[in-house]
Amino acid sequence: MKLSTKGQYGVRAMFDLAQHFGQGPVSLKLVAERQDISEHYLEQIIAGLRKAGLVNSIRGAQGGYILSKEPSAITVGDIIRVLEGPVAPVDCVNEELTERCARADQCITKMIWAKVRDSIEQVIDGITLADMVKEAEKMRFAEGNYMYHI
Amino acid sequence: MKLSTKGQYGVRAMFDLAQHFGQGPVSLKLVAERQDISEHYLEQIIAGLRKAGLVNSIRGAQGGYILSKEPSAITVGDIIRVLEGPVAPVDCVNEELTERCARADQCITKMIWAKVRDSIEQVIDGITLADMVKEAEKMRFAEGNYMYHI
DNA sequence: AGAAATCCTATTAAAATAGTAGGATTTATT
DNA sequence: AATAAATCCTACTATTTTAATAGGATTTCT
Repeated sequence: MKLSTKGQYGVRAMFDLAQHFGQGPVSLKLVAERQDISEHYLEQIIAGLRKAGLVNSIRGAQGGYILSKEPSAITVGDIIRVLEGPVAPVDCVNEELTERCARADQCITKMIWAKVRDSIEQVIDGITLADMVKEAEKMRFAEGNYMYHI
Repeated sequence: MKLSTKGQYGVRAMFDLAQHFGQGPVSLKLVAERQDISEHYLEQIIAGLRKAGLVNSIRGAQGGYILSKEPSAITVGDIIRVLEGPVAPVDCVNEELTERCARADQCITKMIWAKVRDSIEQVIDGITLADMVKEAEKMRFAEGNYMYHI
């Protein structure tokens, strides 16, 4: 029940792009530095996100990546599905596969995996990049870095 | 975000033992046949469950395995934690590790993984083997029609 | 022209997965 | 006592996945 680094890094990279949304393209070099991820590896990860239409790229010097939609329109679930495939703890509750399970008693366990899947989806589809940015702001505020003492 | 076959098979095997709870030891051969799992592989899986104290074994002819507790006292979460390790989509929310993440902005993503973890735990810790047996009974009564996928 | 960037394909080392293989030991039954 | 049925145990292995690395080709700003 682990998320691979691909999914983790992907969410962090997209979060980084969200934090700089509206400031023009962000180079992978910067993202990789800030998020402490191998730039070359991140390239592969973002390639998937680009092909899925979640980010746009601008080539050449001063180029980089920009979210294709507003941060409020991209959920963590969107990112994870691109990088990790459909959310499904086991294949028999994978909605993209249509194979049928032959075994009746298996349906009992299947019900469980469906519930697990649904609960995961409810969490990751309910959190947008905008939520994350907002949360990060809140944390910075709570830390006192941006606060005047009374 | 996949459960390995170990976890899947383990839950199915324990469900099988629960269905025959009170009827003496059940041999792995039977479980493996009924659940369509390699007997040899199942051996390894149940060894873990035995060492964790979830099942008791009786050696020799007519031996087999018995749940160490009532089906109502064993949850799906108990089984999965033994076979798959602690529920944690990423290590930074693994409660058995005590390493700290150095990066502040990572805490935002960490919060997400913690929510995912909690929602998974809520599901799997809330379902006992007794619940599964009961559900299976219900389905058998609602019989006649093929069991369809949820 | 040169630098900064994305884009692309291939390779690889390590780990995890999903079993197999082959026997040693224990115990009920005959 | 012999046999068969079962658990127990260690090791091996093939395949796949993971997490990168390598090495360029291409595009575009300055």
